Amino acid sequence: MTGPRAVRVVTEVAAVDRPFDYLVPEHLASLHLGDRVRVDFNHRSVRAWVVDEARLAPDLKPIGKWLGFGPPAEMLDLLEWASARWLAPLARLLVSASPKRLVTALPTAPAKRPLSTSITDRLEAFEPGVTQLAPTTDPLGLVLHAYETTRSAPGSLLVVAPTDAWARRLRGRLEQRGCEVAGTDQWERMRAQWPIVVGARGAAMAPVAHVAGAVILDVDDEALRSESVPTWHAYDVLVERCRREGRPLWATSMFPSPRFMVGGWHREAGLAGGWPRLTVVDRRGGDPHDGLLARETLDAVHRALALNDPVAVVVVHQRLGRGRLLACAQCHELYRCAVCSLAEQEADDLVACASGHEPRERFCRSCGSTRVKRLRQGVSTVQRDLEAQIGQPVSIVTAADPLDGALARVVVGTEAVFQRVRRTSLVVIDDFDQYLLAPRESARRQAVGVVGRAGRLVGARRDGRGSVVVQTRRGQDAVLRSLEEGSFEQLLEDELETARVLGLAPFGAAATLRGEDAAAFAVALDGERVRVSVGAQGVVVHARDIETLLDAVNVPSRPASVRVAVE
DNA sequence: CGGACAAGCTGA
DNA sequence: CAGCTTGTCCGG
Repeated sequence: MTGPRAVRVVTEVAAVDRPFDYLVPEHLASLHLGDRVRVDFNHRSVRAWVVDEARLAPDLKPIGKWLGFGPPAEMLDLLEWASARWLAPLARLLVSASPKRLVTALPTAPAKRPLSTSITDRLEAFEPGVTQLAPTTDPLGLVLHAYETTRSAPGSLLVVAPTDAWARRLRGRLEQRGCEVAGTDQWERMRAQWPIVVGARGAAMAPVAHVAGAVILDVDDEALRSESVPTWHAYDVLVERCRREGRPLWATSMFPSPRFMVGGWHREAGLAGGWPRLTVVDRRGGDPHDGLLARETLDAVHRALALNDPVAVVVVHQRLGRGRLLACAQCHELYRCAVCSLAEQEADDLVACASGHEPRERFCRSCGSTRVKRLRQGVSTVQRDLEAQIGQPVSIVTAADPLDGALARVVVGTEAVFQRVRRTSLVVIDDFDQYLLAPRESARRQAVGVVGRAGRLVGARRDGRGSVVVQTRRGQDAVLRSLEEGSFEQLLEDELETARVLGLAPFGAAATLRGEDAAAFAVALDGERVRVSVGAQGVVVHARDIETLLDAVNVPSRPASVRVAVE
């Protein structure tokens, strides 16, 4: 016999970011924390989650109805932590750990089976933490190692990959080796504590009561951060989940950003050989009439077409940002700001950089010519140019136009081609400078990252199968040198120093504020504890650490219209 | 968020 | 001053 019971409830109405108490009617006595219910809320009927027990009070309304399972009770604390960490209503995070459609019954999870003995994959003894892996190194051995070493622990092994496509492939391979895997589209299985959960970033929020351990691949990939507020990052969520349960976390990165370099990280042996063979084509000396591909690049294309990969050549034509690059029509020197060396854009009759340094007249610093060439074209223009230059049909692959049918032997596209094409002989990055010159702190890492992802299509240099060609007007860039040599120590050191100087993670914390009143609100915060700067992407608040940042930003005076993206 | 209710605005 | 718009409050 139990007496009357009251519970605390969070409604789906995210704008009302506050719990309310309700009476548990007798027929719902077995209601669990995390469950989804329907309640009468201010003359409306809304869906809600049970998040806590509550004190009985005289005028509580009863819970209307049990709707189904929600996140496991053991996970509620984590969701509250994430809600505070990314300044988001708890309802938003409850949604991310809840099924899309109501679930009213759960299957029984299978036992964790040992790996089938026929597998020949090397189980490498990876230490938990961040491991720098060459892009072409198959992380399956690491995942299997993680599974074997955590198999005796209760809970699921969470495995997170940056893209759905990667996660699906990995899942298939794990199943072949006798693992019982739940995908993130199988909420019931996750909730039933399946032995392994594999998915894109959503798998970090898998509704499992316990984690046995976690693996996160390509931890530097931007896709691992939720793009809309709350901008939670799969890595941070996994770190917290594993910390709470004292379980190991393995992360891989081809080029760890500073925030992953703290507390020790390790390198795979023979890292350099696992990077692709890279050819740098400096266009400054080239014939201006060559067209999109330089003579040297075109030769490489024809050599690749003579090999037998069905897709022989992939041309990556990423359009980062909206700005175009300007170059001198005469000597091809790029228009760059004399102060910050960012690419300059046309502004009326003048040219100016994105950081707001003094605009200047339009003339080439190198040869004085006033004629400019606007580089950067759309993918369809590039396709036409390529067909003319190569004399073969060229297919287009972009995120908006993924093209399901057969591809031509030459493919051009944005970085979305990496999801669509798995293998090729040659990857050409037709305009590498927009990576090198992108007006953001992460530009160099993105430049390294795109070559690494290209490498996954052409294979490692030690295998000598294919290669990557980058066209540039910056022959002597440090990033290019590192990529050519496959050695990144100095570049990693530089990244760390930049982060130190700019006060970025791990040396500081930042949040971007957006919305109508963001600027006015943020400027009022500027002071000893936080620094505020107004940039192109919005208002950025910097602080010494994340706690100081949250303290400063999370105040009642913040207008509801201001959206905070914690980096 | 969205209903309730109050205070402000307008018109013939 | 009825009828409508706009603003502020508050939910268990």
